[in-house]
Amino acid sequence: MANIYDIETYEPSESIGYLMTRVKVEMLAALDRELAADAHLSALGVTSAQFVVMVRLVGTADRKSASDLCKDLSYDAGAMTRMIDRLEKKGLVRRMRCVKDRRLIYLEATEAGRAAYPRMLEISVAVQNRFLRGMELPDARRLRDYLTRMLHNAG
Amino acid sequence: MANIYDIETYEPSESIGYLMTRVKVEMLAALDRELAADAHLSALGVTSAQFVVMVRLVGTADRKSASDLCKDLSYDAGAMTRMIDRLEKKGLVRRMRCVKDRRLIYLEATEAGRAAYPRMLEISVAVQNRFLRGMELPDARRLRDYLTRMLHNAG
DNA sequence: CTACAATAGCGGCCTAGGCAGATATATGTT
DNA sequence: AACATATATCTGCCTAGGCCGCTATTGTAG
Repeated sequence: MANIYDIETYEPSESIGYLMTRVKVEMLAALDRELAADAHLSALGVTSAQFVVMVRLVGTADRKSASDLCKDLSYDAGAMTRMIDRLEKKGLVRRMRCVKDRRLIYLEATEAGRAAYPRMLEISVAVQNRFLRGMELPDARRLRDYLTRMLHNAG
Repeated sequence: MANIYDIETYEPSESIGYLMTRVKVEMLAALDRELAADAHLSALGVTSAQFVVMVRLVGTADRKSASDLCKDLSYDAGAMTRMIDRLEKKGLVRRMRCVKDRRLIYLEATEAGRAAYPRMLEISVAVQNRFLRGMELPDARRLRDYLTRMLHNAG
């Protein structure tokens, strides 16, 4: 299995790591801008990071604990505690102690959280579609598969 | 030109934005770990963010000002000032006021910076190759082209 | 059952990026 | 020349993530 890069011919500006870091920054910055600009959402002051948590709570099927979210999102546990504090303060999320395993805190979107979600999702989808402009569906699938493989290679 | 995602069928865990964010986090975390673990570099305490700046100074041809780096790296100007402070303190980088335009600060790697660079680059290339394991060169090129296009779409 | 390890969440501390405002320099206009 | 505007850098302030240690709870080995 051949290596992709070797030191002699390595071109920093064309490397996957460099490009991916920049695309990620630009994509989240765009999402932050558009969440902040939205008439309804601006009152909540939802950030891209907070939106990503909401997606895991509203947009996926199974019930999630705080540590589930940390694993899902490659996110620090201490930071997650404070993230949930913020979402709870905004009334978007509720903490619920699990009775079967009292170490766990299950998280649940409130009514307000579920109500705000569709608009957030709409903005997020629009931003991603904009970044993918000029690609066809097979391209997007390939890109997704590449990223999935890379995530798997992270171990 | 068709949109890639629509709200009804959107799968958060398979979205490009989600995957890319996670891959980026994991890749930089791996780079940080291995920079910190290296016998020679650990004394310098070089982080992945600092390495990325060094790449722009040593690994690319033309002379760079602080604001060039900000543009290159989608990086805040205030944060860049402090980043350069840190690199200067470690003796890896030198500030040089431009005489033709005295607003500009040109940046230059010191001898120590150039000496430490090859090992950093080696580690970075190894990390990226590991994340790309299982891909052939055409795959990597396609991935690079996708990312380049997305960066261009950011505007 | 007891002792020890593992896991979940929380809080303190440190670091670092984003933003706004200030200063110095350069450029363009009248 | 005088003035306004734009750019580059720096600084202070705020926010937020990473790391480490703490406590509570659960799981496991003896």
